[in-house]
Amino acid sequence: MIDRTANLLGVVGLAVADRIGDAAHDILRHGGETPAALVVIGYGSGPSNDQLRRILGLSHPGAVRLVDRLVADGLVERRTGRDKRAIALYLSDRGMALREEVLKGRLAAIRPLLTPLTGVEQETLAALLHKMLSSMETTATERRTLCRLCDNRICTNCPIPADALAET
Amino acid sequence: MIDRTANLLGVVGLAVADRIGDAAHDILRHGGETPAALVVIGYGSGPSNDQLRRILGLSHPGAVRLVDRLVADGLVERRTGRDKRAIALYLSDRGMALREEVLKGRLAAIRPLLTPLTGVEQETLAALLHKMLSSMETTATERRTLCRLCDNRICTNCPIPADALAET
DNA sequence: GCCAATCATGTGCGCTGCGCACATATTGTC
DNA sequence: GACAATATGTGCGCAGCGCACATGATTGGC
Repeated sequence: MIDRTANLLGVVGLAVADRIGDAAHDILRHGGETPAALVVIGYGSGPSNDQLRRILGLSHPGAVRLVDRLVADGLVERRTGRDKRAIALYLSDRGMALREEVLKGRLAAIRPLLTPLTGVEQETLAALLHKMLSSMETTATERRTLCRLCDNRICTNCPIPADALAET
Repeated sequence: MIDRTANLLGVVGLAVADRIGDAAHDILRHGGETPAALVVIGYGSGPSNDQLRRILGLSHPGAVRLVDRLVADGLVERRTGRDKRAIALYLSDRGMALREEVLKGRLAAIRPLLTPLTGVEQETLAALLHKMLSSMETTATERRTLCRLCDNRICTNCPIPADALAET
């Protein structure tokens, strides 16, 4: 019986991920972890390459090339970090604007799936999802990974509050 | 308020898709739409390249190369379809076995997310997901796309019953 | 019956996104 | 001051996929 629920969740999860990915790609003209990188960097804490890499679940060179693409597009700047070896990543104005579009596009992509539900049903669903997320045993980095596309202005009462920057 | 629910659904959807993708990749050593192709072909109706392509949302050459990989791995056979121009795709015994592993791995990847919920909560969640899916306006092909990783032995009372083979 | 339009598959070529192995520069440790 | 640890960047290659094109099979119009 749990497996019937799991199967349904698999379908909806796949549908959600497909729609988010399509929407982000239409906006950024890049796929993979690129939209997530834009969101993560956009929090403004000036993450290093290595911190970004861990949150996105990429190899180190993969993150370097990803940032290369964002810099080439004029969306991200590499500034010097506190160490002279480390860098600090920040969004340009255009990067900020595109990040907004990505976040809006993500919500717009998911919203149609929820409109068939009544307000009460939406509340019930939110409570169940909240419980599922808050029950997960996660490290700080894993939380950042889960929330790598979140709009933190929308996510009030976040079930898995992550530190401003995952330390691991 | 709907957007808070949408954001939570986005997180869970992303988590579900990540876990499914990782599990399938560990088993097949291939990513992208390859696991879905194995599941779709495994229904045994002998789909053509073109039918497969539409269900997976790939370009025609993309589907050809995908099948090339599966044939090279000994998982899929290309047989002659009813037309001499069309082909009919079938799984080999190894392909069937790996398909089973993919389906089991998918459910195993999702299940941990549900275990924090009580039985009643799982039923409630299933009912909400069911309503969301059954309310979607979809063509036959879109239904096949949504269910491209489903285990149809588990999915009793399917909210979006698709024909044996999408016709479009 | 024949030819054009259509259908279905396959190929050449290149791109995006990514990982492995390696190189380089900076920092902390003793 | 020597040396491990840290952090970034590079050469190289691979997986997955799309565009443009080519080829063979089928159907419809006349």
